[in-house]
Amino acid sequence: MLTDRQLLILQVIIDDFIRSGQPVGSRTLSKKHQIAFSSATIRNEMADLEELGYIEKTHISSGRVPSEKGYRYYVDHLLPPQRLTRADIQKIRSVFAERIYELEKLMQKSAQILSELTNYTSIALGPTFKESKLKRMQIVPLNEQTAVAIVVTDTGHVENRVVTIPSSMDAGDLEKMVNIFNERLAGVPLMDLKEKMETEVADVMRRHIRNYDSVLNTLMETLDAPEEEKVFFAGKANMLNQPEFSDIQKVRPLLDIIEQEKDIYRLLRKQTQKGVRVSIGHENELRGMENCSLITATYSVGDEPLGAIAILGPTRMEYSRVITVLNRVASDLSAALAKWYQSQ
Amino acid sequence: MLTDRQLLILQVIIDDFIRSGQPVGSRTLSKKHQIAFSSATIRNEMADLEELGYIEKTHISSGRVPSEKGYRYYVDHLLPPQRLTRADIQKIRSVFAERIYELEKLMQKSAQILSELTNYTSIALGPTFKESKLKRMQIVPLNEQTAVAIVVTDTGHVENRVVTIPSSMDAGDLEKMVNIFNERLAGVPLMDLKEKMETEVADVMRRHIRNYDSVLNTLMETLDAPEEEKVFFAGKANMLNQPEFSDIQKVRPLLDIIEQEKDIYRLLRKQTQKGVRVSIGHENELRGMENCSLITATYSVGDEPLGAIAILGPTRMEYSRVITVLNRVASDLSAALAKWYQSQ
DNA sequence: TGTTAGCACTCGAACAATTCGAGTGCTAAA
DNA sequence: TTTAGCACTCGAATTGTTCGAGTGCTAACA
Repeated sequence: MLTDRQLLILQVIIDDFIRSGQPVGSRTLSKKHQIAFSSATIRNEMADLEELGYIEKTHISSGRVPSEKGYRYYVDHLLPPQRLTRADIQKIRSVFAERIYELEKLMQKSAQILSELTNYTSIALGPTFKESKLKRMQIVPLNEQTAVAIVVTDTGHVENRVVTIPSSMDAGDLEKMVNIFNERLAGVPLMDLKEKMETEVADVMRRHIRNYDSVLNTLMETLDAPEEEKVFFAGKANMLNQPEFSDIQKVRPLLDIIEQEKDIYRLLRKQTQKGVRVSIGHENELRGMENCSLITATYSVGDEPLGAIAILGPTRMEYSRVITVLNRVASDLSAALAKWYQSQ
Repeated sequence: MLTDRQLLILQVIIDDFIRSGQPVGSRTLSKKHQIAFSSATIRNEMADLEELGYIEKTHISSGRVPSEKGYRYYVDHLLPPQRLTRADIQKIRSVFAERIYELEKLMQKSAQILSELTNYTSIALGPTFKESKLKRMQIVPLNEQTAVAIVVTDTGHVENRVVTIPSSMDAGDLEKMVNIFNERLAGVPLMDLKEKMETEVADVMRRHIRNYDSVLNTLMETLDAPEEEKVFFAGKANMLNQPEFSDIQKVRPLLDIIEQEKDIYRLLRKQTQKGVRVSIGHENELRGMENCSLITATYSVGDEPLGAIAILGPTRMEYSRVITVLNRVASDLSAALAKWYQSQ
């Protein structure tokens, strides 16, 4: 559909615009060494490209800037190859070299290195622990009415919540109950825990524990709203570096979205297909992200994508570099997690 | 030192400037109903106030704005009384009305209500749990080399960390150790835990556990770096509402400080004397906060200040309102915590 | 002696006019 | 098909002008 020359011009326009942030004119283009024809020729081609919707003018006699369609084409077909420097690779590696004790730290660090290497805002989502399995449950009474319920997963993750104990239960009952849980439910995925608690163990419980059902309800609630996994951000303030956001009015909605965390969390959680995905401008569903692109990559252990890492920046983003960095971090992170899970 | 009339003028200037953000001129002032003298008189007084350092001009023929010294005087002596509306009081109360299950949620909510009522950025620091006491320790083995160490405090707080188990220990040893810990150390303040582990229980342990000292080391490290307590922010983006920060260059350092969290954390942690404290502009030690005021209040149970809540805003801040709101939230929070601790 | 009216002066903000340069589209010649 | 040339457009930057809100100072007044 597009001629080779048009492709070349489109690519050079976008590359240049990404670098400079300024609309690109025909004369500027004609001076590039990759381009051998005159500015007039380029003007003709640009007129065609504009008609096709790949580029736009900011005003009637301005140079051209890429449209969202242009970026989309660029991302899908024109990405210039990009290699990381040794130093970059080293930096990434060093993040994952240390022995990991805490998953959260690891995710935080991943986000940090991402924003450091790209100068954009980065986001990292920890692995869902819905899929992780129950290792041990523990209930520590604090006083007559309350206790802390603690759930340890096979991945070493700990969840805890304060629960109210029905007055009909005493410490002995509590202990008995916990023991039965641990005997019968160890190894069960957290996802299925609720169901199994209702079906498999309910009978035994009712035999041993007075008033099991009321406790069950409390516990269910606890397990049902498993603290949403944390989202880790880094380089939030990097958003302000971008000249397109030099106007406070334009950053405000963005920072609101970021501060809210919830929307971004859902967005990333949806990302389950393997690999890198790019959402440009209005392709993003969230209002306030019209001028942004979000690039996400999943990390996985074995075949199963566990979570996502992402970069948020202006549509005029260094796609090539970001994708390369993201891929690298995702794969190093996957490797690190594989080691981690394998050791469990 | 200052005459009554000067005080009046100073107060009205500051009140007006806080409201409008615009330099206040003599004519504007003379039109206020509280002020009965002519603009020329006011000009004379303002010249004096300026010479004394309480107000400043932004340029040679501009109205006056308060200097930091002026704000300081205002905060110390001229604060107009301020009462909360019923609705505000109600809002605050409703935050603390619900049954609290998690301290962190409570702090988060406190921060939220603060920023909601003031439209500034708010910060809440949870109670140190160094002072809380050990309720139960638990070690859950994940595999041969690693385990999760869990510490539950009497306040229902749970800390956990993944630790490496020396190969010389087996499951039995582990259990024995944990039992001894729980027998001997329950009720010990976390602060003293390390010491007691070295002194009181070491002997018993060495008798029962092979290789106690190497385990001890690992555990010590774990307990020694008790996850810094979290700082809760709310309304970060409110900073951008302030006209004095309409220039991105000026907000940038501020947002950096906020994103970093660490500096702010330390600043608040230092705040141990009871009551409200106001730091204006350069009184703040952190670079980047020259144009800000930080108002902190402590909350306490009994006589002991446990933590702090704070509002961060421009020096041109609604001091009176903020202090009133802060006091109210602090006292309601204190009451809520008292109930909470009492029930333990 | 303290207060005020009046006056000359200053400065920033807002606006209009002008220039400059980078860009365009179109036409005609190579 | 390509390109040189030309007329035209528009935004950004610069300059000048006006306007209003402010000042300090002086002289008159109570």
